[in-house]
Amino acid sequence: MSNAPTPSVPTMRDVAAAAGVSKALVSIVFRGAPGASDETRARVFAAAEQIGYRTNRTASLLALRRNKHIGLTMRVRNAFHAELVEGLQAAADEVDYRLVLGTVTANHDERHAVETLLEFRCEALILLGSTLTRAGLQELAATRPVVLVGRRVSLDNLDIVRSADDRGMEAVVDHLVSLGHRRIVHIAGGPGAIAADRRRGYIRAMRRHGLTEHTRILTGGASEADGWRAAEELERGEQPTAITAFNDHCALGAVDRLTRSGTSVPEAVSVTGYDNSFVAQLAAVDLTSVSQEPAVQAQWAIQAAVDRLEGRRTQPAQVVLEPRLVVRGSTAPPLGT
Amino acid sequence: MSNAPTPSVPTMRDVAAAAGVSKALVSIVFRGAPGASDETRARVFAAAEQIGYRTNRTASLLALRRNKHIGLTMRVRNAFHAELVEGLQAAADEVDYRLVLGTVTANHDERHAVETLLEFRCEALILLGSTLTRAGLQELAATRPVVLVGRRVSLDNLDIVRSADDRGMEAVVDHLVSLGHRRIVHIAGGPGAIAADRRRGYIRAMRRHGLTEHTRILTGGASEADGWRAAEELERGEQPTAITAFNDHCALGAVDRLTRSGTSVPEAVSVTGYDNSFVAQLAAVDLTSVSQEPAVQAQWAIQAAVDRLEGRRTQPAQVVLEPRLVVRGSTAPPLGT
DNA sequence: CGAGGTGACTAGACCGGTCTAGTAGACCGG
DNA sequence: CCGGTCTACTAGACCGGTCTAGTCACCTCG
Repeated sequence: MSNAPTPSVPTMRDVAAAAGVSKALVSIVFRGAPGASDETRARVFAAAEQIGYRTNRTASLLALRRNKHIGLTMRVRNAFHAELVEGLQAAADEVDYRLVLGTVTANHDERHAVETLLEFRCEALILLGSTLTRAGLQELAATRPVVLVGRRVSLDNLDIVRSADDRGMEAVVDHLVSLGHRRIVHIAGGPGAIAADRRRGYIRAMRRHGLTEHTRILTGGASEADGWRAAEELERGEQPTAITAFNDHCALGAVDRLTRSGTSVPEAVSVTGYDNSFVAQLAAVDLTSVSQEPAVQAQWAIQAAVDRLEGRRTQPAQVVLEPRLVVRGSTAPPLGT
Repeated sequence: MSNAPTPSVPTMRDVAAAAGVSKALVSIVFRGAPGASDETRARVFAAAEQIGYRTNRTASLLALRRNKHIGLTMRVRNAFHAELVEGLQAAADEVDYRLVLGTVTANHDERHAVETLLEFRCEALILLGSTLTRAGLQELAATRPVVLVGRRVSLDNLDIVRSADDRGMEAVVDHLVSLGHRRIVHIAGGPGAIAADRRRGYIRAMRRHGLTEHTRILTGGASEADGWRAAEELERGEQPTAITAFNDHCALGAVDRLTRSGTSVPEAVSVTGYDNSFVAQLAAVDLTSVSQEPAVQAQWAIQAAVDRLEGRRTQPAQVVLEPRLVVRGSTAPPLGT
């Protein structure tokens, strides 16, 4: 069986010899290309199995003149991005692509990260929550497939995957109203299309429920500190019975402030977040939130990039997912019901 | 200048032609290998610059019979791991290696993740907070370089990078004592070498300060829920003036519980975490903690793996870093001082 | 002056796949 | 019976680097 001194890993040549066919045929079989009989395929696979052959990706990529690298920019500190990456990684593995991470940090901005990814000759780019300018994106997308995750922008040469933020926030308001709330305020996320969408969803839902007069929007942001400040501001003026925050972090800051100043959640006031991040799920936090279905978004993003790369599509694609409300302990009926 | 219809990316052959030398010489120059005069090197680089040449990594790796992949297992939900990954990524780029991520999740355990990385033919493995058995590690390390980050284990065929957890916890106690605290309790992290080290550091420091009689250790864990439970237990019996928790998450859970039951931090009780994670740094949290210097650990881990791969070392290496205390607002002098 | 050494450089095999151009044989219709 | 088509298969060039085994000019020294 092993009379050859073969110390290294087996190659196609070895499989060919073992199966009594040519190297080219083994290649055909392993690529699933047409041009081999079923009988032969089985024999080749058996021989490969026998000697423990696995195709050498490097050699394959060289011959194909490709590298199957997908560049990915993300913020490490962003728990939602971390969750997306998990899904992206799995989806990329599935279709035999490699992810090259480009992390955006304080001293390494998005432009720089993208630059690095291009140095690596990434064939496509997936940008999580990009803040690049329209012009910058346009230019990038002219070179290679670009998929934007979680950002809305009207450009016709790139693909977009996001979830319907307006409808997500509407679902939150619907939930609160169904619990009996009427004085519901919104802590907004600042400028940016996503924050605008969530704000709009809030306004629309309030109107739909005939609560326009109770509509109240506070300046907030994406961080705990922003939520904290907004909650502080809330202490002046009429108290709401429920607060919808731009995201989980913001909600957490608000909860923190409220709790410390003696307002209990959810007894005195209900609070909701957005993103359904890890932190919202923690027992000690238990925050009602909205899931953006990161795994599904990841799946779509990879799909979009690969479809472009393999020429299965040339038209821009835009996928808008339906967000999912996740009810937890931070929301309850208002006092006196 | 461009009379050739060259539509594709330039190769070594093109550079060779442009510089009037052989392909082999260009290779020598780009690898920084000996065998070319300074004058020629300059000419080759100039020619390459001129035509925009970049070496094709795939071809290079094929010829070298390598892939320069380093496999990495991590927990996505772990903020400290996220921070480590950032550093690892940067360090790997620096030495021209690629990181292949294997995420450990609920339905994809560490064994499985490692399996996947091996499928990818990773040349070395870096395991963050591995929970594999000694036997499992031993077996893995017999095949290829393995670097353990943040786990202590006595095996002589792998490299270890960690920080001195005992001394980190000692620094915490020293800090609290210097503020005037004497009744200092510790919420432990459960079994495992790291938790044991931190516990030991606490005990040792307490003894050193002559506070052995105040030594008190509560059962805790690594999560918010664990900290919450421990704080709850604390409400029975004598109240301490300071609490040292196993890590930031655990500390957070404790703070949450304390605050909700009317005990203010840091006025009534000081609380410390460990890891100096993102969450500890948040304005709304502002937790005194201990940094494990993730960037430095990352640097060492990559170094260790690459040194092994490039044959610069065959003996096992163990790096123990000095942790760094980060004082924030969750610690203050005890009441009545 | 010739043997031997050294530094600069080159031709061409090689890494392990993919793929084009081609062969051999089976089948088929006229 | 013969040209044409189809299927199964193969030889060998090729991808873009690395590297071995050279060649050649020049220097050194007995």
